[in-house]
Amino acid sequence: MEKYLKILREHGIKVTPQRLEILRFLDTHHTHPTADEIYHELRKKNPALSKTTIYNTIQSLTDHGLLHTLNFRTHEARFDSVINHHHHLLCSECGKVIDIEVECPFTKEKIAGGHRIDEVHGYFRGVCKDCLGIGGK
Amino acid sequence: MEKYLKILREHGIKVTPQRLEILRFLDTHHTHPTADEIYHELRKKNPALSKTTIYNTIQSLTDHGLLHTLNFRTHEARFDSVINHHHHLLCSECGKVIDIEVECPFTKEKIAGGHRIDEVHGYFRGVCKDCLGIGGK
DNA sequence: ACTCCATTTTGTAACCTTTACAATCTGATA
DNA sequence: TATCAGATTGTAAAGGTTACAAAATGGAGT
Repeated sequence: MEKYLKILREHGIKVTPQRLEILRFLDTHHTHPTADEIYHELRKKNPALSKTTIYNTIQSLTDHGLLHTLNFRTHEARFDSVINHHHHLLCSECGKVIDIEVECPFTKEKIAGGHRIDEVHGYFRGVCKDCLGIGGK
Repeated sequence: MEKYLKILREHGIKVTPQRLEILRFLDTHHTHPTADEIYHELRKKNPALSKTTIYNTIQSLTDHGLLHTLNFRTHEARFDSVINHHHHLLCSECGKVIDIEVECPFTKEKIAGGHRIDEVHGYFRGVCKDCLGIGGK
């Protein structure tokens, strides 16, 4: 509680119970949830929660650099509160999104082909370690 | 004309005027268009064209490995018929999507962190060369 | 603690891209 | 040329996100 309250205050975001819960959920569940998943999970404890609040808070956290959006599929945004740089793997077997800590040369380059690079997003598709271990080879 | 007819036949895709036009458009416009952009452009010459045909053809070309989908923003798929590997830059000034030919280490690795990598997608956000030249520094 | 006000939350409806579906049409083969 | 599986079309539905207005609430100042 204290931790998330501090984060919001440090970024000049007005503190509300909804924002605290959303921030806590994102920080304790690194599953790259969709807005809908966050909504349904938090609604268990707060049935009055509105989906608009989810989106508003996501926007607010994003504006303050506390949240990244992952667009794997066209209709489905996923959110990631781990803001240090890493790539992501979408497992085609289990559908999970998995963090991959990598040495990517582009995170250090600021220019590529004459263009200025501000953000680097690496998305992989494949099969995760767990799914490889169970059925595959 | 001959070129696109040949491509379709080689991939066992039934040849129709709509598919030929869509394939030609994608091959001659490397602007990473949305489905809507393809639709409105081709409708100028064929007012009877249906948007469903655009999506059906996109699906068909994708299934045969002739087309890649780019998901920069939620709700906005862009399509790329250049299937050799390259990364993309979304310019935050002009909004254009620009191809970046890069030496990416992950295109050669098949395993990362124990996970199997099948596809690599590199998305950058930044400011393109042209926009840097005009206003920026 | 109380008041006030800007901000936030809520609920509903609108928005937009994509998909589903059924009827019509058409390309390729015989 | 006849046939039929597959393609195209138009409409409607689906699904995630956004817009909006009314009600509520957090935080500063008293």
